[in-house]
Amino acid sequence: MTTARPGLRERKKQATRQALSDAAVRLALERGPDQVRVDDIAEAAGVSPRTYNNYFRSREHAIVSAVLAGREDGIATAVAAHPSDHRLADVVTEAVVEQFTDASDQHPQLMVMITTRAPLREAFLESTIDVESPLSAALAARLPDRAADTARVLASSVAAAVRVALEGWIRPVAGEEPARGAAVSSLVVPVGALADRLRAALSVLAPAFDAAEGIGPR
Amino acid sequence: MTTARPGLRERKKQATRQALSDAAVRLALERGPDQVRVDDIAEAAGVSPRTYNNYFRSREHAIVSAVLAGREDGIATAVAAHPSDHRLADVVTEAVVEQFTDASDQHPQLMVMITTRAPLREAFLESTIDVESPLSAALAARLPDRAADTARVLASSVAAAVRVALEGWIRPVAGEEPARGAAVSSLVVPVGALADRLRAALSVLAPAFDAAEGIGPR
DNA sequence: GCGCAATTATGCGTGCGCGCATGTTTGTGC
DNA sequence: GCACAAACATGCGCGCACGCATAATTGCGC
Repeated sequence: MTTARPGLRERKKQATRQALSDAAVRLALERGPDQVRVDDIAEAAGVSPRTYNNYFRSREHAIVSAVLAGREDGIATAVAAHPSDHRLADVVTEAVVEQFTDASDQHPQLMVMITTRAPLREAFLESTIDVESPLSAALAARLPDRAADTARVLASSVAAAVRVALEGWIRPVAGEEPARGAAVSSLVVPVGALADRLRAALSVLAPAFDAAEGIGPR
Repeated sequence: MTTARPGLRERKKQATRQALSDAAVRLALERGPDQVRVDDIAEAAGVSPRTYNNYFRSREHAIVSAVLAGREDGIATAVAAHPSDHRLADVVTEAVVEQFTDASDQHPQLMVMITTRAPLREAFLESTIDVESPLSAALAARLPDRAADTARVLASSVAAAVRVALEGWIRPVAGEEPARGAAVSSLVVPVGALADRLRAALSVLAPAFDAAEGIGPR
């Protein structure tokens, strides 16, 4: 049940994207993110440096993308797929939590690196915006009147809440900043705490979801 | 009734910042934002190009700052100053609306330029993040238990909602993109619509504010 | 006033993001 | 198949953001 036919062109594009992202991650983990030049990444992926910039706006985004790729749709489809006899707020919360725990589960060292380097942190937080569009669509489908504007506000608020949770989670971890050039050192990232923070942050928005759903206050 | 003493040093800093921002705006309005080099701005402000970058991360931020400078604190102090027998949601909403109508009131042509040029739009939207910190502090002061985490989530959600409203307001205006190099042409910006959009977007979050305040549900 | 510490301004060098022009590949109608 | 259009890859060039090292400026204690 693959999604119809991506077409050869599209598949090649994704392959290139993947290759670039993988190369960026590998090199960054090996020698530290500051010692990776764009040319290195491009060469490792077998494309020209200029082409690299057609896929990613910055080195940081290429690295972060390895962790976040597909997460947006993961959240959106989880929301869309869930039975409608649950509170929307809960459905969204669990979808978000799952995607993030899952992410930091599959790339533990990468997560350490991202959380300990300022530019990567920024790119990571910045990427939370990417959920907005798919999530907004999924939400609209489950709202009375398919209220598009309301859905947009809720979606972007979710992204904002996620950002807050991530910031709060990252800060404690970032005890000391590693030297400018240095590969990643092992360090325990408390994933469990992230889930709690996400839930706490999103719970603040729950009343807004309830109201939008038409569930009365309380 | 100036706030204590900023100190000479601090005043000079602000003066430089102001000079840079003013120069950036003036040149951008005169010859179009694409025809303004960083060196021009620095020269017009009487500082070195390198110094310019100690104040603004990009050309765009220098321009946008002229409109947004102080707005963050404006919103925050408005929230802090308001009598506490109003719904927090209403107080915040009106504070936001006032600051934005006021802003586009004082710099009409600048607003046209910002809304019609993609890079400036982005910088403008990006700058909504700056309200978060002061607003968060102001909100915390008015929440039961001074719940800092809740305040942060609410503040960033407000910023997000504002972003959505601005995006929705900008899109209709941006009918056709001006040529790459061109000074600003006159064009009517429907400010009233912005206020409505802001109110609509923020009303979605109102239930969350009520709940955080302890009113509303039960 | 005077000198010392902290802050700020400046110069220089490097890597980068991206617009533009051009060659190359992929998809489509006949 | 074949030609034609659309999408993509690449090379080149220009500003630009920013780290680092250094000089100038400011503030403070005495």
